Parts: sequence; structure tokens; C-alpha cells
Amino acid sequence: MTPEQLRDLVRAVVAAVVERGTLAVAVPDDVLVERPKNPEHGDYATNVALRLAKPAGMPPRAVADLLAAELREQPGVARVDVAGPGFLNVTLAQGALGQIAVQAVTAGEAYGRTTPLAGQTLNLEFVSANPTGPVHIGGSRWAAVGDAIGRLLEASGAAVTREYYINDAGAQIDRFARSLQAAAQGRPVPEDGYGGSYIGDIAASVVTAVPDVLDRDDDAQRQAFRDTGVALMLDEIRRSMEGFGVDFDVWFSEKSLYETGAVDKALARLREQGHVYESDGAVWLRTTTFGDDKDRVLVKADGETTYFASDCAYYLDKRSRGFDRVVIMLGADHSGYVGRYKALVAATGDDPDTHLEILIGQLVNLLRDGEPVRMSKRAGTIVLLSDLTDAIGVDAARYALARASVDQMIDIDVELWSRKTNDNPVFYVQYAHARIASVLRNAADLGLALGEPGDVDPALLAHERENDLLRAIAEFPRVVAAAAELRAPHRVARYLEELAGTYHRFYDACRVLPRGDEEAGPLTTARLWLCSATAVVLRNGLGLLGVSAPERM
RNA sequence: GCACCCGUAGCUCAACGGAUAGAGCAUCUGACUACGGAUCAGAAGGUUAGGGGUUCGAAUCCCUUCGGGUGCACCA
Repeated sequence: MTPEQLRDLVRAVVAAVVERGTLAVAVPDDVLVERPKNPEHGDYATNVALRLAKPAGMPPRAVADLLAAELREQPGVARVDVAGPGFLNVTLAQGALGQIAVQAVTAGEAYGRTTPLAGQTLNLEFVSANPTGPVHIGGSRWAAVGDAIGRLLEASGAAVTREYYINDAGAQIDRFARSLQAAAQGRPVPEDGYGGSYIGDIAASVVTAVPDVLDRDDDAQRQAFRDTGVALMLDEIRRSMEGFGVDFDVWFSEKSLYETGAVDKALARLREQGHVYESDGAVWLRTTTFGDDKDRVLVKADGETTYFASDCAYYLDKRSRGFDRVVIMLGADHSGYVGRYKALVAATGDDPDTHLEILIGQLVNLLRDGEPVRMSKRAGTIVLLSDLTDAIGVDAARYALARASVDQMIDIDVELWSRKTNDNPVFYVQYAHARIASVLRNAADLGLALGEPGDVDPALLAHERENDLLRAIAEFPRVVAAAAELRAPHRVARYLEELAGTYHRFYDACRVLPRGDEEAGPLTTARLWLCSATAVVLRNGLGLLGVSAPERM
């Protein structure tokens, strides 16, 4: 029996007691069944009696006694204790618990997937770093976390489009183009330009791609450096995302919003809604109507549109493509955008709470020699995503970046990460998977197979360590669902570390394969199912984080 | 000054409002006749920054003080 099935059972029991008239409450929709930390508290515990005590006008323990008596009669339930202030501690029948291993193996890749978001179409935008330089270590956090969130949402049944917004219009791109041009001509880059070492490389590549570029007049030259430079930079960004295991479905050009007239149309739409006015020669959106700190400029006095104007067009474009919800992941250095973005959505007539979701993640702080490194793309003092993956590999990098809560600022010491150390928990988790793979290989060599679900007796998995493992496996779908709902992939990572530890302890206490001249028996089969079930969960869980589950290490 | 995030073991970090606040690393003590020791068992380590409040119950929610990060453009 899974925790979900037990939850439904508890709800049914409450309903039955209410029906009988012994308890005068409304049957709650969400009954909480959780895994107690203390093993003496049974397999599962529920606080439903504590919740119902007040509305029922009865002491919690009295409610608990009432429900316990009914719950004890249910199939699959071995024991129910009333404990503490009124918790119900449930112990499942041995076979009911062991059956979870069979369920997990049978479900395979589908184990852990649920459907609360079925039918929802989501657009998930993340990274979206300017194509004026390679992806740096800050962007890599959003790549790891954003992609994992995408996978979690999909595991919850949503249709997710991963999108990268390319800021290929505006003044930053002009600076980039001028920097390339200067580098190609052997001049120092402009003061407000980009000084990274990659500038010279890209400039040389532009010259190779467009051999006559330096013979053109200044405007044509700048144009070529802009177009070809951005294209080359974007190629590099695409490659590094691909190498990091992140596949964007859509690479969306800001410039295209101007070329298709989408920006003008967006301005017209906002004007129609009556939230646009002119002041000091500029065109403003009255975002303060919707809670923003100040109104925002759409068109500057010099006639140039602002970045915010293309944001408006971009949002409307996403909505016109049929997404129920637009999710945008931003670094804390852009947290000031939340207010204006929410206001913008409201100004278009949409509901900022249902159509837009902005996730803010704290920054990655880089330490070199224990000192924070101030990163600047223009000064060229950047640590790249590729530096990180070169040093520790994609798996470790993705895992390490996704392992911390996004609310938590993380410090990365360059020297420490450059060393290949064994204290990274990803090895612990992957090792558990490789260990199981080895056991299964050895089993195959001995001619032992899982057989059919009907061939296994789950009640044989009665060892305490086996029960621990079964309970952990049963938790997985709820962990995934919660991580998706909270947009918190780190919960999956933490869970996997716990699961790996639980498996290692099982492995230490329970011999799976026959040794020497022993014969394999029904217990061998049952334990092979348990091992396979653990491997399924480790694989699926690591997959949600974009980390591989190796057969050997 | 205003807004958002954070403050938990020596270090890096967990913990749907639930029972005795947990892992890893580091430290100390054990298990190598090993289905993969990248493992396991045990020890030690805490006034959850401080102070109020809410309730059956608070690291978690509210108020406040202190400390750190980030943001407050006719920049992108």
C-alpha cells in the first residue's frame, strides 16, 4: 500500500465515522499522512484527529480513538496506535508494505510521475543571458535549477516549453559590436565595451566568416560585427547548454519582436487598456496602478523603446501562443523586476497571480582565495560554466547547483571546486545505483531473474532495513509532487541522498545473493525486486535533476 | 531610507505548522575471509542570531532588534 492509498483509506474512514453520526465535522479534502521520523511511531502517521478536534468540539485523543478503532478493521492495516497529543500511528501489514517494491518496478520510468498539472501548458523561461559573452557560473545555476523544475513540472503532468530569451536588440549589443570591431582593428575596446578575452576570439571568427568586413565603411562594418558576432556567441551558448544537458524548445529573439511589429502592437494594446500616458517627452505605463513602486517608461524621450517595452510584447507573444501560465526564473539581481512585471501583466488585462509566476533565485557567490570575486562581463573577470564543468564534470556541477534551495545564496570556492574531491554527495547517490547494478549483474550471471510480479512474495521483506527501504521507496512520488509544487528540485536531491543511505544500510545488513554453495530461494527473489525498485527510484530521481545514473563507476 | 532573500552542529547545507531539529564534510572509536569499503556501526557536536506574540504544538506564521546579500534608471 502506498501512502496515497493509505491517505484515501483514512479519508474514507473519517467519512464513515461522520456518516454514522459519531463525529460532527466536514470530511477534510486533504488528509495528511506522513512518514514519522521515529520508527517506533509506525510506518505512517496522520494528524487528522488533531485537525478535527476543534471543529468536532472533542478532545483530540477522543477523536483519535474513534478513528483508530475503525482504521484497525481495514485490510492491509496491521496496527493503529494513538500517540502523543492525538497522532494516529499506522503499521501496515507486511505484504502491503512489500508490495511497493513490485509497484515501483512495474511502473519503471513512470514511477514517481503524477498528474495534478495534467492539461496545463506552461512556458518556462530561464537563463536568458545576453549573447554578449559566454554563459558564466551564475547562469549555470539557473540552467541546472530551471531545467530540473521543467522536468518536475512535466513529471506532474504539465506540458512545458523551455524558452531562452535572446536580448539581441539594444545598447548592450551595440557595445558588444563596437568591442568586436575595435578588437578586430587592433584598437583597445571602448571604455563602456566588453573586455573579456573571448572578444578577440569572436572578433577573429567574424573576420574569418566575413573576410571583407574590415574593408567596409564604419556602419556596415559595425552591422556585420553585430549580426555575425551575436550569431557566433549564440552558437557558443547553445553548445554549452547542450553540453550541460539543457535543451531549450524555443530560442526567442528580442529583435524579432521589433521586426514583426509586435512591440508596436503591444504598445497599442496597453494604450487601449488606458494605462499609457506621456510625460517629459516620454511614453509611460502607469504600473503604479497595479502596485509597482513607480511608473515605467516604454518609449524614451529620444524615441528609443526601452527593454521594458519589448518585455510587454514578449509577454503578450507568449500568451498568444496559448500558454496558461508564463513562468520566468530570475536571479536576485533582477528581483526589482517582479513589481513592474506583475503590473504589466495586470495592465494587459491578465491576472498576474495566475498567468505569471516569477521565481527568484539567490546568486552564486564566487570565492577565490577566500575572497569574493566581483564578476563583470565587461571587465572579463568571469568564471564560465565551462570552467565549472571542466573542473568537476556535468553531473557533479548540475547536482551541486540543484542541491541547494534557490532561496539560499551559495558560495563556490574556485580552488575547492577545481579540485576533484570525494565529498560531493552526488557520488554517494550514484554509487548506490552502481552498486545495485553490480548486484543485478551478478544475479544475472548466476542465472537469477526477477520473474513475474506474481512470482515474488512481498511479505518476505520483513527485515527492519528492508522495511526502511520500502518506506523510502514509497515516499518518492510524494517527494516529486511536493518538489514540483514548491519549485524546489533540491528536495529531490536531499531525498536521493537519504534513499542511497537507506540502501547502503540495507545492503550492509541483508545479503541479497546466495554465497558459496547456498541455494537461491524466495527471499533472494524478493530482495532482487527490492534492489530493482531502489534502482528505478534512483534513476528516475537523478533523471529529474539531469544527472546520470551510472551502471559502473 | 524602502522592498525581497538569508541567519540552524566547527564548515557546507536540509527540515508540507508536528513527536527526540537532520545529513555530508571535518574530528574521535570500531568493522576489511569485500554480492563494489566511493560502504557500514558508534561517539562527539545545537538556547535554530536576540526578544516578544499567535496555538494543542513554531526553525517554520506575525511584530521587533541585530547581522549579511540583492534591488530600488528615460541601463540592458
